[in-house]
Amino acid sequence: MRNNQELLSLLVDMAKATRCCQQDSSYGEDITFTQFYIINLIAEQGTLRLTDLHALLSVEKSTSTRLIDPIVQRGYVKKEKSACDCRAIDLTLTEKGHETNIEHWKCLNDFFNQLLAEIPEDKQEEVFSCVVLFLKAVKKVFNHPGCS
Amino acid sequence: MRNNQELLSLLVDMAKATRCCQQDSSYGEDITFTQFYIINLIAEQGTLRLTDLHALLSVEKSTSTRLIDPIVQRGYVKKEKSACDCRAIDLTLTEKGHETNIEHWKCLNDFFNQLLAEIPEDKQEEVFSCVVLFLKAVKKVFNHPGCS
DNA sequence: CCTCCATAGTTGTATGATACAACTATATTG
DNA sequence: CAATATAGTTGTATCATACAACTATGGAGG
Repeated sequence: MRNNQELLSLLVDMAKATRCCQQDSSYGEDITFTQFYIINLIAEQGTLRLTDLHALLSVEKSTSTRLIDPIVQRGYVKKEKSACDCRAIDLTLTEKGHETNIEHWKCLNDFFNQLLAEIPEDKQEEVFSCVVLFLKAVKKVFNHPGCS
Repeated sequence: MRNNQELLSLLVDMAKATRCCQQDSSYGEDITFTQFYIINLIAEQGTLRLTDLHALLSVEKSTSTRLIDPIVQRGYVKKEKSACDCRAIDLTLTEKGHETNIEHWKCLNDFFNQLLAEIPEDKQEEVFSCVVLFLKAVKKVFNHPGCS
């Protein structure tokens, strides 16, 4: 069994890895990791309601407003009032947004290939399911009333 | 094999988990996760050179200066010029800092117990070693010249 | 048809983490 | 001693983020 110092280090390392992802520019110099992820989400779904973005990113609604702002300004994403509900905002990709998505996926694929290369092939499946399990556990505990 | 959409989701989930850790107040209302970690590090080592902190946190030196600032202000940590090198700063815990460390470890232990409870006992060892492996892989790729 | 409440988004304001560059002060080495 | 390297601080800027107050719109019940 692990002791709790090791677990704390694990959380800190996770924070570091996250920081690396968010600061790296594999997904482009012009947009951040989160912004790329948003573009990717819109690309997947065609149209994305801003409300749904709050949920997908697990952030406060004002945060999603502000996250999309730069990519709207820079012409990656189009923001339109929904036809069926005037309060709502529908997000779609511009041509530039589509190109960017494809372009950055190339870089991301390279990144993932390198990542996989660091993990023995016969362990990859195990590693990923374990990481998923771990992240789910963390998430679940934070939803519990717990110590906080 | 996983497809890369799943891998991307994994990274995003990792970022969410990190955010949870950093916003949660299990380790106290008065200090942040990183600040608690710093206090814990000083407690472990007795005295910590500020330079060493840059490395332990993997941050720029100006960042560590600013991270310790609030906990120095609030009287958890004492900042003193090193006797042997006048340029250097030695960090030590105050009495309050020690108490805080012990207090917050109680909360953190609870948190880890809850976390472990979410993972079947016979899988815990596997899960943690896989997460470690994964984080190491991420770290290693970012050190490579790679796509960025 | 109103009224009341709920929902979608925006804006003001504040905080934390972070980097880079320029700077000061001190140590070390040739 | 001079030149260079190291430790830390400060100015400045950016991103992510939350909460609260606000506007505008939609829906449900009388």
